[in-house]
Amino acid sequence: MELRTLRYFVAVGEELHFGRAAARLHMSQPPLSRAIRQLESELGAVLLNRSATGTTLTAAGETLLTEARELLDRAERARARVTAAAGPASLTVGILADSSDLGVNRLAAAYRQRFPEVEVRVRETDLTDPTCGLRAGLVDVALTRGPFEETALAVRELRADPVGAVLRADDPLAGRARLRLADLAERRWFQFPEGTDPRWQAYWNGGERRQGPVVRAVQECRHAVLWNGTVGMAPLGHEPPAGLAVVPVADMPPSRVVAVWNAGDPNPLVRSFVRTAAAVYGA
Amino acid sequence: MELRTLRYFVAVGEELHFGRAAARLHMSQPPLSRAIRQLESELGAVLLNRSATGTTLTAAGETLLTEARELLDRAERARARVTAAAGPASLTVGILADSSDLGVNRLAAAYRQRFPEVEVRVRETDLTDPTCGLRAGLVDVALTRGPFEETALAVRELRADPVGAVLRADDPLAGRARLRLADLAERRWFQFPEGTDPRWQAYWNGGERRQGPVVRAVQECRHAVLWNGTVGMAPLGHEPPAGLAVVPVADMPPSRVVAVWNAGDPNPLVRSFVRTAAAVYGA
DNA sequence: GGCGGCCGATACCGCGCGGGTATCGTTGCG
DNA sequence: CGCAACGATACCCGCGCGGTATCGGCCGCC
Repeated sequence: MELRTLRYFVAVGEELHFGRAAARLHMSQPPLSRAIRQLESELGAVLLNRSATGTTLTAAGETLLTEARELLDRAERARARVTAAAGPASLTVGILADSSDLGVNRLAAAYRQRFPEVEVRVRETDLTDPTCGLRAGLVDVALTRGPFEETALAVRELRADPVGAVLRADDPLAGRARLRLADLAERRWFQFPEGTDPRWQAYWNGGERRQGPVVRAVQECRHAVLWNGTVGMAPLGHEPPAGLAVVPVADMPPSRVVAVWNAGDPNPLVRSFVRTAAAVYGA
Repeated sequence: MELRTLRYFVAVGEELHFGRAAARLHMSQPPLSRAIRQLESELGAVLLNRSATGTTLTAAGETLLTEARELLDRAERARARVTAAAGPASLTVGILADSSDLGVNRLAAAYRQRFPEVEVRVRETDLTDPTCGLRAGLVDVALTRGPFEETALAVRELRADPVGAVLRADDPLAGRARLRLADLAERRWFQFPEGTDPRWQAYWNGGERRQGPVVRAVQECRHAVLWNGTVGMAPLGHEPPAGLAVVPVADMPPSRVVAVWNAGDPNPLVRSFVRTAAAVYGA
């Protein structure tokens, strides 16, 4: 007799209809029927009278319905008391500046709903540190992109985006449907500052050493493309800014959106944040 | 936050030692550690301070310990109320007479412990009906052996015993380590009365039509062997009665110990009995 | 009275989770 | 300094849960 099963039973007992109860529970009808049957066999009592005309509660079912409501209510209050006893909590999340397209909004909403009492601080960082200050202890968890040096970090992949070249809209290559890295070999690519994670730098340069202006933020990248004809890589999937075009590059490996935290961080909020992120992203 | 997890946490919170708590829960330490970690991440609070010197509860852990005890206690009382509301319950179990070796004793103990308020009636039947009166409604569930006509019956196999020939101890074949059915072709085999399930009859006759005295009970079989030199098949695995020998027969398929009930029987006690039986027999 | 539609049950499948064993890292102690 | 204790981690496997497809039985309707 687990709380999950009791939630199922309460839904059925209130709806008196397996199909509607299943819909309310966001599941399909057969596993719900099976769960109720198992509950009956575990308790050794018939809880529901099934018939084509309608489902009704037995005496035992009535009893369990009130008991289950009580139990679930108590459980919810127990959870509230525990989080209250844990004292004020906060979590600092690092994200790459301007990466508003990462679904951070949905994630923030889901997390705040799940842990309303946690103060979530968001720290945006420029492109010089893909881990957003994780190693320096500036953030508890980072929502960012790979790749980077992963030593002592724990990584959970959330999504993978195809990557394209950012070009001026009037660039001769901007009209092409697909490009290869070789098409861009002669261009200047924007570079990240000295000390930037080498794997990160190499990835966004298409695996080669390149020449080009140093940039620290997404805006700077755009400006470099617009004014200097520099090229660079960017994930696909959102509308390019006016005057720019993003053309898929076939031989760029996809860009991995990841959650990262310090391996062994004892803070349970970090784990719960990553779990929520994985759920929101469907990973 | 499920009740199972709370049971785990109570064990750890009381023992303040993962290894001992795991032993108390009859499980190993790693999954217990993991479950507690998941609980912490679900609640968003650290419950335990781990250190090599000892494990202690945090404030949140103290709170959860009392709350969890309370919840588990309430859950147990809810279960009791539900079974009380279901009214008096009884279950009639059919077994083959003289088959005391089937492990029925352990099963009865396990079931009574699980459902103390259920009156379990046991009905022993002779060898003429392998389903022990299940079809006639004389029993709710039968603990018996196959094979038999299974239409409209649900069957769960619990064990399979090798089968041997029952011979007088002074029979020339009694000293052999193994026999084949051909060795017994010329003997008289005991027969079951007219109307006995044909698959049952055929199985215990080694698949052939035979001649021999009609018997209805295990005792009669033994007498027929002792006094008339009749042969017959019996499951191995227990000491043969004085004066008799049981020699394995290579080409007899094993005898299946099964639980049987009427398919679609709505009585949840039947399902729970079968589940208990499967657990006791390790099936 | 036969037929279609509704509803719960059944059959079957794939995957994730909960359990296992083996091993590691840290810490405290002889 | 090595060892023992203890919790964490890594990895594997089997079962349970949730899914889809389908059945069966009981209604109402024409």
